[in-house]
Amino acid sequence: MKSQTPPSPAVQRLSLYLRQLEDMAGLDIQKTSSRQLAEALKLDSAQVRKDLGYFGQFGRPGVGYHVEPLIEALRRILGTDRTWNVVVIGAGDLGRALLRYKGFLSKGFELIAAFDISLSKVGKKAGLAEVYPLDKLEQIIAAHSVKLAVVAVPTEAAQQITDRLCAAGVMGILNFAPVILDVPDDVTVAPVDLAGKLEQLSFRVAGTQHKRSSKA
Amino acid sequence: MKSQTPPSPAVQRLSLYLRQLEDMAGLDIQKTSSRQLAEALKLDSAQVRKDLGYFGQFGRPGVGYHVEPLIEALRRILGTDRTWNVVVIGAGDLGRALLRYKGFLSKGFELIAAFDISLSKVGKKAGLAEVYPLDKLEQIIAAHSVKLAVVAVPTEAAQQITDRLCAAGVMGILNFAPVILDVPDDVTVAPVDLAGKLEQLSFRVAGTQHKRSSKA
DNA sequence: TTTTGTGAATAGCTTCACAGCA
DNA sequence: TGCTGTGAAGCTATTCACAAAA
Repeated sequence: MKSQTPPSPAVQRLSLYLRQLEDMAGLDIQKTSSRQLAEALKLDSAQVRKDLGYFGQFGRPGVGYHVEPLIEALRRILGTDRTWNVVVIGAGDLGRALLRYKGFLSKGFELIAAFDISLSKVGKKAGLAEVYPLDKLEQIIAAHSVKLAVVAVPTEAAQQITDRLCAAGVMGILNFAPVILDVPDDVTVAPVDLAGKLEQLSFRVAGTQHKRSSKA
Repeated sequence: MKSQTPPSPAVQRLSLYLRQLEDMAGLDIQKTSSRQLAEALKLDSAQVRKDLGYFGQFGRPGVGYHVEPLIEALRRILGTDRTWNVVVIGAGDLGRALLRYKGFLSKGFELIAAFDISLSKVGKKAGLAEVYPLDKLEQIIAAHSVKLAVVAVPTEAAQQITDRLCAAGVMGILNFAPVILDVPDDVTVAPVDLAGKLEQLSFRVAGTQHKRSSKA
């Protein structure tokens, strides 16, 4: 028996394994191997085995992994073997785009409501959800046991909304605002820094301007 | 003299330092310190100093860092001391939301055009850019020396579009499609895996369900 | 005194390499 | 033979701690 604490990069890769396995299941592939997963995801096969090893023993030597049982195990580990109710704060372009995105539901996330400070946006439907005024926030979070929220408001409003979300019981925040949010220790923030990602690309591309590809 | 290769987490944090410094400049703050930056970004002050140290000597002992010169230095390092022309592939909800987002321009990125396979979307304006048919892709990339692209198309189309982008000379791709893209060695992909980020939150929140906060 | 820049120490993550099971 | 699971090794990144500069 063992059971180290999983490195957080390993947890992040679990999502990739799950996605790849779901793709395989969709193609009626029933078994796979660490090598096959590693190739599809451009990782090392030892990494795949070690990552899975932090959470249990899912494979059989000489055989590999069975796709369906591994999918179920990973969903259980990630907590997506059930559906989470999610609220979106900010019904601007980005907020509405997220509400209309169909991909979250099959992954175990249902965007049940949006909130906006602008009354002109309130009452409209966006995707499957309705846009509510901000003062209904606490009420709807409580009524639907919402634990996850998406912050898609302007920078100036982000911290204030975050405080309300935390006070209302939200435990995980997907943050699109370009600011580091202050939250209690038991609340997790996942930042999505789009400008920052473009800057990374700019850095890489500017840094390789001198050499040119010599590939086939 | 030294000059190690910068760890890639250090490069990512450069974006955070730059953003924080820009905020400070906006508040007419002229000097700062590794401690102040670290506090705002919830990092260790030694980390800030070491990160900056990979790229040069920007501070003075006993004094700290001057905000404006450091902003300029970081922009030069990241390659955003000039403006990059960027194209967006896919003019669906997400693509259009990105095109309307005003924040990229001041960061050195101009979204100059969008492309979509659906002719019903072609010709419309989204943000400052127009939506073009896909067969104009190579022409516009060449005409505007486009090196960066955003992929916001359905999963099935992502690899195929990526191949065309790479062939056309694009060197950096911001990818919103939930798939690992195959690209030549000299092309960089920055993935944005929104479902994956929600899964991370789900994992953290499900894993801390048992203990409850004991904070004030 | 304050605060940088940086070697040295520590911690964290990945890859190797192989025993053991199928 | 093929493939997993996992200690051990190797590598990368963070934090410590202090000499030197202001």
